[in-house]
Amino acid sequence: MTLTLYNTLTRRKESFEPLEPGKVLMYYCGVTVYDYCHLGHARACVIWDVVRRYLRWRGYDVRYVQNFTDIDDKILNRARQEGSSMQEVAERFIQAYFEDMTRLNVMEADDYPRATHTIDGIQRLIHELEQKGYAYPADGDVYYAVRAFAEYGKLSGRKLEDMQVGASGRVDTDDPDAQRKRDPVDFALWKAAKPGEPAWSSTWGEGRPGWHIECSAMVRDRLGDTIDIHAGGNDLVFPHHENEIAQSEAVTGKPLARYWMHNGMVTVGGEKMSKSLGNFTTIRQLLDSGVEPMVLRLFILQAQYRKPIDFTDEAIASIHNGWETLKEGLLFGYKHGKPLGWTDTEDTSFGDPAAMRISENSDTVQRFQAAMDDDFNTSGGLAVLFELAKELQKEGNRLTHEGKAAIDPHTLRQEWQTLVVLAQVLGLEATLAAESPDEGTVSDSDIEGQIEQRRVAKAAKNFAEADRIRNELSAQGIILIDKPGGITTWRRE
RNA sequence: GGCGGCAUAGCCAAGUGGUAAGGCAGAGGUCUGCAAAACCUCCACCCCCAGUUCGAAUCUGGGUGCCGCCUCCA
Repeated sequence: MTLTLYNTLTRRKESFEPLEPGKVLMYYCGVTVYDYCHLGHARACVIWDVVRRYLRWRGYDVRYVQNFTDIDDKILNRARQEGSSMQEVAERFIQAYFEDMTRLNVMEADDYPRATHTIDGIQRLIHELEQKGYAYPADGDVYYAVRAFAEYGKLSGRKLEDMQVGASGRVDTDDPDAQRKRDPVDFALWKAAKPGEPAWSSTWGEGRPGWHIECSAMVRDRLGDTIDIHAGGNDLVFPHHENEIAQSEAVTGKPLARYWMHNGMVTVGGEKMSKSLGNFTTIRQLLDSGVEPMVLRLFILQAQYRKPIDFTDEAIASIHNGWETLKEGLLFGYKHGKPLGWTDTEDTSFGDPAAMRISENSDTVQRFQAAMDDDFNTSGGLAVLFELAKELQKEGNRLTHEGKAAIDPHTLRQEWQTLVVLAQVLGLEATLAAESPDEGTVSDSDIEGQIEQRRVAKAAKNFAEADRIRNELSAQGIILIDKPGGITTWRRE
């Protein structure tokens, strides 16, 4: 089977062939660090994390680089408001970024270049663009001459003559800065420093990089002239990625990336979640409100990555119930392995997907792979996980309620391991610790005593008393399970 | 105005020519003193119209609606 993915550049699905067999160079256009990440960022980060995990699982050696844009007007504004510095603001939100991503189980990148650490590379690139006639200085600024790059527009599929400058209502064509451009479509590579702003010295004077150039420089610096996958949100296709192509390819004469992948937006009431609309929920707001990180991950992965997903409380509640099922399946080995006679449940490697050997030719794994090979169809992949989890949940319940399963321990072991391994490819993990009950409320012996009292009440047909005891325990998070034969077991919620 | 995308059950969502995965919610049943839990079963002809085809959710043409981008954005 071959992995196919949708390439924004060609507007179709293509089979994936990296530049160097077995190796993948991947760059994800990360965040501008001027505030906490919201659910839109979460989606992008989780999706590219899954793409990366899946490529690894498929046997590729993936080098994954993600940048931080730490020079930007918005960071400066924030610093000004707070009376702090750009660096202080950037550091704080980079720190917050890592905290959020750790909770979401997003793997660390191999490298996190920052714009402020790449000033040399940025300046070199601008010089080369100048020498080749793609850039021109103007009063301390340097601009990219868009019309000099014949292929401009190839990624976003637009022609210069069709573009309506200012159509988004965000470009003030009367802005004095814009007057320095030879052409309204040109964009800044280097901006002359305004008083009080952080600045780096250069042959054009004191200044700082424009928005797009840092990515061109960082990719070249850390990964080379041509990479395999360049990823980001679809709101970056134009102008950001279009401009990156113009900058990089004008200098190197080589394709910047073989495959351009873009994720769809998170919407709220059908509208894009964004800072400017003010309709955003930050990752930490959501997680701190009690939503499990894996629920957010599932919410993101239930849809195809290129389509928009609408964020609602109902959606999260629905996913929460789904996650409970998946979690039951993932914890199956911990809860039922010993009674099933598995002998290694005390081993330190027990439950570690890295130590599990599963049959890659099984129908289940093949179906998972077929779905994921088709442009990372995580929804199809999840269907496979749910089938496994449902069956394990069912067998687990049989073990709890009837004392025996309908499937032999060896097969259950295979199914459980397959589930754990495939879930891991999607970054979905459950731990017993997360399930640990609140201790100290009611003691086990206390519960057993109450159950005995209820048994006596039931035997005397005093059902009001029996129900009272059940309700009282229920209020304390103790669930009673009446089994055939008058036996009652219990568990903590 | 230009470019691009989407439209499948109450909700979310796969499926791109052979008769609709999966999740959530819901219904019926078994069990139970009742309940809960558990288990079993059920639950769509795919926005509209016209074509192509033996056959279309899937292809073509035309509509309708929604969304994104057009230099802040993941």
